[in-house]
Amino acid sequence: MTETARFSRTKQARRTDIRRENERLILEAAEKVFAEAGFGGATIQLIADMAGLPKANLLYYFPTKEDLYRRVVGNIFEIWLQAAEAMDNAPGPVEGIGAYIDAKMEISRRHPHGSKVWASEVMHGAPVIQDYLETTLRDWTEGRVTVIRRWIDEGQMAPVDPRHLLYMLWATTQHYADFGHQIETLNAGKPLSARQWAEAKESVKRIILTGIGALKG
Amino acid sequence: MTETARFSRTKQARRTDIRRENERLILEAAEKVFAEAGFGGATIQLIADMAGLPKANLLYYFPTKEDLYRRVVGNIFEIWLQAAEAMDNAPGPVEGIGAYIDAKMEISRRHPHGSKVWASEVMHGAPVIQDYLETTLRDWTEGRVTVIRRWIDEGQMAPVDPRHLLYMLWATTQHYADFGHQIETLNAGKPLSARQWAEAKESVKRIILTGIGALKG
Amino acid sequence: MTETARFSRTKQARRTDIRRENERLILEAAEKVFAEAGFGGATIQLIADMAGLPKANLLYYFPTKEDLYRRVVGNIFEIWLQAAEAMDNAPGPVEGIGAYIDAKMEISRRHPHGSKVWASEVMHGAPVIQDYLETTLRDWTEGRVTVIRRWIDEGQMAPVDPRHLLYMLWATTQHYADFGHQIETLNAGKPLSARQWAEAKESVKRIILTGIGALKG
Amino acid sequence: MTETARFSRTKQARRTDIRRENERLILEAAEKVFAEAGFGGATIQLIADMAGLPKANLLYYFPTKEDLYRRVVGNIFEIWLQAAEAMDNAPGPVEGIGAYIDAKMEISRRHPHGSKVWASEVMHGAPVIQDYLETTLRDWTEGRVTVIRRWIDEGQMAPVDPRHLLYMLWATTQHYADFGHQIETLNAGKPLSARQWAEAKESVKRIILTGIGALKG
DNA sequence: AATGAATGAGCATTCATTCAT
DNA sequence: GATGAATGAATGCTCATTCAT
Repeated sequence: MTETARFSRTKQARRTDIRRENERLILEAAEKVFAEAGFGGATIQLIADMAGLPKANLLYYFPTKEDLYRRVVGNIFEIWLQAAEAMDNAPGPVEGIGAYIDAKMEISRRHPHGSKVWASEVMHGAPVIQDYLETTLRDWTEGRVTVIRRWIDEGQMAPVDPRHLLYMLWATTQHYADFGHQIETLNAGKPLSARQWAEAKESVKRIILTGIGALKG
Repeated sequence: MTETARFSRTKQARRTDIRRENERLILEAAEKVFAEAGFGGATIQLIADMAGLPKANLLYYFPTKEDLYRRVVGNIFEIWLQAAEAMDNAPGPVEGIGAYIDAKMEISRRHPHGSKVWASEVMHGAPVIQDYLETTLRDWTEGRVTVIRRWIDEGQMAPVDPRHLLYMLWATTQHYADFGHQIETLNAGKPLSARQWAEAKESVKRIILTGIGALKG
Repeated sequence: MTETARFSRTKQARRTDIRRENERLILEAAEKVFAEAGFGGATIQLIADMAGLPKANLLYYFPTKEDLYRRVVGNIFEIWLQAAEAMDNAPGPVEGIGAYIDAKMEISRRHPHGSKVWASEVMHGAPVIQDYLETTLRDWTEGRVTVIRRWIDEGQMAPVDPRHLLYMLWATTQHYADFGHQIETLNAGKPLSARQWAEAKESVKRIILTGIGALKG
Repeated sequence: MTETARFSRTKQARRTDIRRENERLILEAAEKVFAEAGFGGATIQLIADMAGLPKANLLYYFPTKEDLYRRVVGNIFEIWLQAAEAMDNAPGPVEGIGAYIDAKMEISRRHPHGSKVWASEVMHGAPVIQDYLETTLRDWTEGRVTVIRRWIDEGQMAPVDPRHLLYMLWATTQHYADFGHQIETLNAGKPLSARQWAEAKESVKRIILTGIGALKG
């Protein structure tokens, strides 16, 4: 490797670093703004201000508002899918569903904005992620339905409808992110403490796992 | 009463009728548009078109976009509160919570747009209904917490955290409205049938009531 | 007719007047700006300023820049077609072509902006009026070719190629509009006087009519 | 001369070559883009893409869009002036004007883009080449007027106004470039063939030379 | 009461140009 | 010398709201 080449590689690397860092700043700001104002109510100016970049620079990284939004929604979907793996390879519902609830609750806690963007996207008819819903999500759901059916057949849980159970899992865990403001207001205006988050997790797990007959109350 | 007065009263009445009818048309259209596009994405023109009125006429009834939005959100809150009454005066959780779930599921089915507007409002930090949350909703919640605590004390159900139980009730029932599009997509693209709605209700009730030890699995 | 109806008709009429007047103002300004700056270089703001209207009002009349441009180009085409009628029903080339040259020269004098917009449009590949070229203009051209052929057959003029003759007529007459600025510069910086316009017409007519053997030099 | 110096000279030469080649590529692309979109509609990005160079590199050679445009217009003016020489030193109008028409028609055929850029520049009021018009072009024109007057005095042609004759020559020959798209459309959508170009030249020459009494019809 | 016309304030996006290496 | 990155200054267009009748 020549000196020139080495220098060149360094320059390239530095550029990549800057790009990555700026993209991170933008995506973080965008997630927040899209969550708080919706797609239509969000403005590129606001996102740029929050990221500390000129508007035109933001548009240099993400050519259109929609491109940026797509990336934000895509990121959440990724995180969401990773959590889904918690359910696989578990011997039974207590471990599988328990771990899934834990993972989803943790996402609600760590990525409340992302969850809201996802909720908003679905509520508006999923204009951007309809294909995800019809492919990845549908496949994943069917896979999980099979697993749950097996647990039922094995007598590890009561014969509940697997789909409605999944909806309940999604609804309950995401509620802590999507309706976080309402929960906070009912919690004397304060965010849930670590202890309260732990209680929430336990409550959800106990009620659902007991409810499906996997835990003996 | 003179002829003129009588005629005048009649005209007055006709005017009131027209006003009421137009307001109904507008609110109906607005609920749909706000639900589908969010506050920021909704346009007065679109609402007016859907209501079949000129834009300027709509603004004659509701002077600003925010005024209209307030009324829409207020309407949903009303409906939501009525359903809450189902929980009162019940001898125990099976009847009380069961009836509440039934009522909330029915609202999700009959007023999916309203539920979405409510969700959207809360997700955006409740700029318009913050006072409702801090007064009416907080009071109602505390009342219900008391009722649930009594049932627990009476041994009618397991000692679950009443607040987390309420969140689960809200989350689960509203999910069928707010995430209706996702559910429909996972249901082969078709809306839930009457039978599927019934199954949903039963699933939710059985799991939760069993989960809190009110029903013996 | 009732008073109400009459009043209503009057109001309607007044509105129509305002609309017509504003459209006229806008189209006049637009023709000038499009001619002087081209489609890409023209700005709605400039046109609006020149018409003495707020930009948003202009866009109320013509929803897009392209719509406005289309109308401007369409107007010129109309005028151009009317002049073409001068050539019909003439007993021979001296009267027919002579009248056509007179008409086209007069258009160059009265509507120099329009001619430039047309020229610019054609130079840019006729993105907007390609259909006109392929239908109306093609048909008109073929009709005139037939007429010229007949005059040739009747011995009223020399056997020149009718198409190239038409191109020469268009080129020569429109040049006085399209290259008016160059002509003015070569005319000591002053616009052509009425006398000079008359000389131009006569020169063009004499050279062409003599050139095709219709006039005996 | 040291080794270093010799090496340096070679490197210098190579640089010059690259510079010349890149400038050529840019000017060629710019001529096309300016012709097709006008100054306002042209974008540096498009020119750079067409030249196969990064935008920033193009601006390294031509610091501003206007600089580049100036060079393009200047080039055309050069070509245009060269053709003008065809008219000098001819014994009479048949040779002089005939050769001029041939030369200008050939330019229209070989450099249609350049002709359009020139036309566009003049139509927009010659913001860039006004000084050329007032010096070089005015002088050249007066020289040619003198020549034509002499031919008239010598009885070699009819007493036509020399200026209007020149305008006709310019108009007619440049029309084949500037309105090439229209001509192509009227030619069944196909570019003029070599034969048709020859016919065009002959038609123009015969009509004009006959028209001014230089050729006996 | 009702509504066509009008408009100020913004918005997403474009683009020539500058910066930094 | 060459070029990715960055940006100020528009630009076309939208939209809630106001005006005038």
